[in-house]
Amino acid sequence: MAAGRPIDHRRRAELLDAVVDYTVEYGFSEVSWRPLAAGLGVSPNTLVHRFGSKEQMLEAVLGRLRERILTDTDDLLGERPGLAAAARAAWNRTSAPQRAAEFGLFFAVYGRALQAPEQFGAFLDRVVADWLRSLVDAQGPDVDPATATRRATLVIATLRGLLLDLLATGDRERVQDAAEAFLASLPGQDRPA
Amino acid sequence: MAAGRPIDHRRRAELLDAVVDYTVEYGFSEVSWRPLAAGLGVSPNTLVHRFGSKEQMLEAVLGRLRERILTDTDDLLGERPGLAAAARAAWNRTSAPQRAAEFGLFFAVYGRALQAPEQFGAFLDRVVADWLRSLVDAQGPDVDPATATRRATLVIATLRGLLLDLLATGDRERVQDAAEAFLASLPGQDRPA
DNA sequence: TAATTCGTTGTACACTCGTACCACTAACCT
DNA sequence: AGGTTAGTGGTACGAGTGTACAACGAATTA
Repeated sequence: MAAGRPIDHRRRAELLDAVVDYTVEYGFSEVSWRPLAAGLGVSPNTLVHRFGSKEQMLEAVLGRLRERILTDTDDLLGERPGLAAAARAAWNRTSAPQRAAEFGLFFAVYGRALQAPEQFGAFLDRVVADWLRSLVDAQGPDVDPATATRRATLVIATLRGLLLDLLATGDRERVQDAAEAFLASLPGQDRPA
Repeated sequence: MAAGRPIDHRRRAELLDAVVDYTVEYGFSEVSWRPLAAGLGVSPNTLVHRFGSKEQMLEAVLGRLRERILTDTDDLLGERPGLAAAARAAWNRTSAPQRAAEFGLFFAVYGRALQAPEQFGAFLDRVVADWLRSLVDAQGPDVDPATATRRATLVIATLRGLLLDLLATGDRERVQDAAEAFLASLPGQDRPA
C-alpha cells in the first residue's frame, strides 16, 4: 500500500469560501455549476469533483454560512453577561450594513427551507436551536428556565423580524428606533451602545 | 370593427388560484411550466398564453398571495380598536396551522426577494408598508406618530419572527408562550383570546 | 355571414442543466 | 521506480427549460 497525495485543506477552504461569496452576491436559487465556475475562474469539473454533487455543495455552503454567522456571534454572546447585553451585541452585529448581503442569503435559505423541509431539515433544526441555547445561557443559571426560554424566543424572533424589515425596506432609522425600544425593554440592560 | 369573445374572468381567477395553490404546495423556486400544467390538468401553452411569460406569472402569483393574506387581515385589523387587539388578531390568523404552507410561500418569496431586489422590488415595497399602515391606523389618531410607528414596526417584526420560528421548529408551545408574553406587554390590551 | 378575440392544444427550437467518463499532472508513501 | 490519491480540465449525453409558431373551436359584434 502507498498513500496518495495529501488533501489540500487550505485550497478546499478557499474554494468553499469563494462559493459562499458568490452565492451571497448572486443569489442562492440560481446557482449552477457553469456560471459559478466561471465566476471563480475554475473549471466546472473542479467544483463537481470537489463537492460531489450540487446538493452536497449546497450543504457545504450552508455549513460554512452557519460557521460564519455563529463564530461572529456565539463566542460574543458567551462572553457577555445578561440577556440585554447579549441581545444588543447580536443586533449590532447582524444589522451592520456590510453584513446585509450575508443575511440576505440567510433568509433566502430560510424561506426555501420552509418549502423543502426534507432537503433542508438540518438547517431548520439548527436555525433556532443554536441561538436559543446561547441566549438562554446568557441569562445565567438564576433565571427560571421557562422564563429564560420565553425571553430568548422573543429576542430571536424580534431581532430577526427587525432584520427582515431592515433588509426589505432599508429604512434604518425607523428599524433602529424600534430596536432601541425593544432592547431597552429587556431586563438587566445597562446602557445603550 | 367587431368585438371578439369576452374575457372569462371567472376562468382566469380560477386558473390563477390553482397556480397559487400549486406554488404553495410544491414550492416557489422549482415551478416550471410543464409540471405545473400537468398538476393543474391543462396544457403548458394554456398557462403561457394566459400569463405571457414565467416572470409575469410569478408577478401575478405574488399579487394574488398578497390579496389572500391582506383580505384575511387588513379588514380585520381595521375593525378592531387598539394595537393589542389588532396584533392578537393578526397573530391568531397568521399562526393558524392550516395557513402554515401559505406563509411558507410568503417567506420563501421574501427571502428570494432579498437576493433579487430588482425583480421583486414591488414585493419588498409592500411587504412592510401594508402592515405598517394598518397597525398605525389601528392605534387611533391620539397616539404620537413616532410612537405609533415604533410600536407598529415592533409588532410586525416580532410576529413575523415568531412565525418564522414556528414554521421552522413546529414548537408551537414555546412559540405561543412567547407570543402571549409579547401580546400581553402591548398597551391597551383587554383580554387574551 | 364575416370579422375578431379568447381559450386551448401540439410541435419544435435553442438553450441550460447536472453529471458521467476520460486524461493528465502533482504530490505523497513504500 | 512504482503505486495511489488529489486536483484540474475537456467532451459529451440525456433531460428539462422557456418560448415562439401554427392551428382549431367557441363566443361575441358589426
